[in-house]
Amino acid sequence: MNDVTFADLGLGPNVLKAVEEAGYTTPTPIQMEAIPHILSGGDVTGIAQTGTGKTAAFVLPMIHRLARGRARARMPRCLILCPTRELAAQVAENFEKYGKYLKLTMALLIGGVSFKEQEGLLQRGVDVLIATPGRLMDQFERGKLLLMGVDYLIIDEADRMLDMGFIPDIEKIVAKLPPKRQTLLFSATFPTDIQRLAKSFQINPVKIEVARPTDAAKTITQHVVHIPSNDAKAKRTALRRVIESCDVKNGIVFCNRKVEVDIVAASLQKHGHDAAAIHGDLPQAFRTEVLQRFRDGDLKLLVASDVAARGLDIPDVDHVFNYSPPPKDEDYVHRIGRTGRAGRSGKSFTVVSPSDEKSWGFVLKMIQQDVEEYMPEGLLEELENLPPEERSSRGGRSGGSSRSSGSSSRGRGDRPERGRSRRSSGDDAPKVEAKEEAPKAEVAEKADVAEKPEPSEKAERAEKPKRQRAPKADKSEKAEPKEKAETAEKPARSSERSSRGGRPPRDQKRKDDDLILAPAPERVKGFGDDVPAFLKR
DNA sequence: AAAAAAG
Repeated sequence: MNDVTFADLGLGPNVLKAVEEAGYTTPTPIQMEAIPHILSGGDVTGIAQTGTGKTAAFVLPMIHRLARGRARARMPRCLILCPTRELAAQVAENFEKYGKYLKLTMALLIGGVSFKEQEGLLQRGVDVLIATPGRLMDQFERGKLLLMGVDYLIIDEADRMLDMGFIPDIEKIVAKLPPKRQTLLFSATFPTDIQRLAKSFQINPVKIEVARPTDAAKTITQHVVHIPSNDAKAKRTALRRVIESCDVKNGIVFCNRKVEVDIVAASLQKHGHDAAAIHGDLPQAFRTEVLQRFRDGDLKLLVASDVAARGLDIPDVDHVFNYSPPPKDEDYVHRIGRTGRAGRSGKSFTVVSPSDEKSWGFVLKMIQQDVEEYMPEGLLEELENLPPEERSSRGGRSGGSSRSSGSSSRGRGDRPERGRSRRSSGDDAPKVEAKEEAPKAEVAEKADVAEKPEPSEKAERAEKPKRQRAPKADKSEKAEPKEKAETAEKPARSSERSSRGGRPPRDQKRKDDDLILAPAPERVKGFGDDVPAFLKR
């Protein structure tokens, strides 16, 4: 279409080389517009969804601009704020990938990982600080961090920050920054709250909006599976049959609740599927690893809460399954937008039980589209013969105890990190192989085994649901030489502290090779696109 | 009727 290349945008040779090696030649629209502006020092407000190449649109020019100059102790030069840990880690990966020919130092400041290492990096000084708000504030308040040296501020996924209630934190943080700085703000949508934010944080920003109507929408074929029962087991059966009726290479199963994620993942595993769970109550190291395996193609089904609905760049997802429609209709497009990316085709399937009809109705209303009805062969018959079990959602009988088990667990066991380290010795032992079996074990019985949970069983269940286990130790390779530390902080190493005493820190399988992790196979032409047209209605 | 993020 256009002949513009990355080289035309004013990026330096070192950056270009890394881009080329990553397999990219043609900038996406947002990159084409944003990069020159950013290089010239101006503020940019970018309205773009993930998958439009937004991340590289700021990472590339930032690397270029940071190439000159040096970081001072505790004074990062560039601050990037992200709503979730995974997104922050993803941005960090981009800096590594494209900054490999430049000596930029970087720290990833996210929760769920040890303070110590982060402190060390901060103390030495970093060029780039990528953070989620909570941990950033924490470190700042401990005095480990000075923000008056920040020349560049980037707020990523601003609208999601808003949803998550981070805006007050953001404002607090920005107040500590020097007024003379370059500020880039990215958001998928541009509601008035975000406009206000842009106005107060930025100076004469250039507004870049990439709408990618039509084309993406048709790369996703949507399906809905209406089932007659609200029974949880029926839903899982339906989900499973739907999955089995598809030729899935790589799929994400979205659930609305964290417990559901655990249960559904356990259920799928129990039925022989290669599945693992990811949600915010799981230990960070586990989250990191599961995601990495999924990206590497070592995991077929990612069972996820909406932590994974937005922003994560996972190439090559060919199927998205919704165990239920999302409670907020707009999350639907984010979920299904995980597939059909970069011009590839994708399919989505949403299981809708009678009690889901209402939320499904909202979804239909918002997408203003027809969605194809789908029903795997023999599913209805199977469901009819299914012995009823738990009343899936609402009301129901004396389910009081079983229900409350979920919430009570939330009260205390909720801190995965802590829980993990507390019992670390116990956890460390059996791990190696039990890894992905871990979180499942607890929910397993809840999942599909418990036909009719007995009171006693319920009771005991009530006190364990939360004890997720840590990811496997994996003595695969430990290494992690000191010099590595100054290049970058990897999410992978999140769990080092957990190991008690003599054990080598657990480590992810990947650490150095994550530079290559973004499978750059056929994506030679752009960074992908996505987001159906109806998103911006 | 959810999730996420600090401990």
